[in-house]
Amino acid sequence: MKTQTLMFGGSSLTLFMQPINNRIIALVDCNSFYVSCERLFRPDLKRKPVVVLSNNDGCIISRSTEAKQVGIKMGEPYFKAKPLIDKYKVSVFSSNYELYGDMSRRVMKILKNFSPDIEFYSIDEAFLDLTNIKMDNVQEYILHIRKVILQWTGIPVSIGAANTKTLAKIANHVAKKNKLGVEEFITKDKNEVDEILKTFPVQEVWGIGRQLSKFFNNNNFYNVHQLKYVDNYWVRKNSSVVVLKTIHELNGICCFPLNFQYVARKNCCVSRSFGKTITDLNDLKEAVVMHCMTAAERIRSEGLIVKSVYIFIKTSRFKKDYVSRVQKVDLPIATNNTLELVNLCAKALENIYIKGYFYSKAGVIFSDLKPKDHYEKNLFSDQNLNLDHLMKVIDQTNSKFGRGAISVAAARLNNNSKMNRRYSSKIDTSFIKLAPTVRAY
DNA sequence: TCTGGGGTCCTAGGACCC
DNA sequence: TCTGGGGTCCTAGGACCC
Repeated sequence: MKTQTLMFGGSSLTLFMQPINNRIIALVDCNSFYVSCERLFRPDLKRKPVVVLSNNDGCIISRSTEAKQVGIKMGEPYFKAKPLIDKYKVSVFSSNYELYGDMSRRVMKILKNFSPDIEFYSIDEAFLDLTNIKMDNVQEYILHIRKVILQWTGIPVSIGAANTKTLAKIANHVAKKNKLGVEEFITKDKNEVDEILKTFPVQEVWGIGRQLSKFFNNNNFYNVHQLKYVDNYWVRKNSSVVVLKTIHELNGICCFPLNFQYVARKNCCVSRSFGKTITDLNDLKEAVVMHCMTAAERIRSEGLIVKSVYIFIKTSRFKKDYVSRVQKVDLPIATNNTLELVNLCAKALENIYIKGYFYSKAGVIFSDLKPKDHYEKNLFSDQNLNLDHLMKVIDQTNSKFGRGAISVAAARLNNNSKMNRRYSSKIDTSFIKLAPTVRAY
């Protein structure tokens, strides 16, 4: 791997870069993924406006093309979009993550057949390294991938190919707009790609969000082509190293390599907004304990233990007198034991709870996660063996009989902290009882 | 009335040490 | 009266992503 060192006065910056290369990186992105999943079981909604709501039926998080066309915005609160939804008879679904998770696994499994070098980037996106794949024609190959995914899962995808991740993202944007659903910058010449970049505003670049695009606009950079040829020293002086890397990527120099390995996460956050606001300490405790149990189960399933825990409660940030209370607790010995963690969270909650506020959200964050064998054995390790065994039994029972089959007494979920999920399709393709019924006459 | 959840990385600033 | 300088580590907050 080559390096480049930039000098700024007395300081220097070394970038580890792969040279301009013949790498082929394809970004596969499922179109309106959650909507597409819901449509699988509602073929009558093809070519109709459809949206999927976030947890608690709060915001719009997925829109069909038709829903976009009638002016429904991404991230908009449901109640604000309601007039448009009624006017255009838009179908609405509460989010159903069991279904989306299962469909995602199916898509990813198929993609892996097309290249073993794959980075699972998000629930609906993956980067494929096609550099070493034997093929006659990139365009035909990615068209073929698209066709197979659609045929085997029913999910439409867009594919963009280029020699860096950032350019593959842009190619993917182009693919989303064209009929084929694929776009490649590999065989196009530099001028042709530059012409395309001129048509993209800076905020469409991966890594350039709202604040950075404001910054660039203020400095008279409006499209990606201008961004590509910006002076590197000026960027480093006035912005961050990540932006500099992004600009290198636009120039075909790989600064964000693909991650093929599973990387253990560093944090685990479980939090929910309540269906209705909560004032009572015991109601809050039930919610916090539930979230703590979920988080503990999650990290156990990944073979991790936690060293510090954050517990937080907050009122609605859209109301006056917004209150956010948080406590961090460091554990003397890292653990993934539910009983221990639940006690700790309940105590911490008592410390931060103030009477008289209308709380709208509670959660826990397990941070500083480490693999189970990271810390050396200590005096108490052997005593923990029984508890480890107990946790294993609980996890196995819950996985067999459904979540919450065994739980701690404090976690009884009352109606106060329940989530709104009014428009759920209730389909779970990984759970036979919730599979849809088909009648043949 | 009703505004999601879960991640990552970077940076600035404070505490602390020699 | 004058009150160093440079390093590390930690943390909170910001920005970004899906």
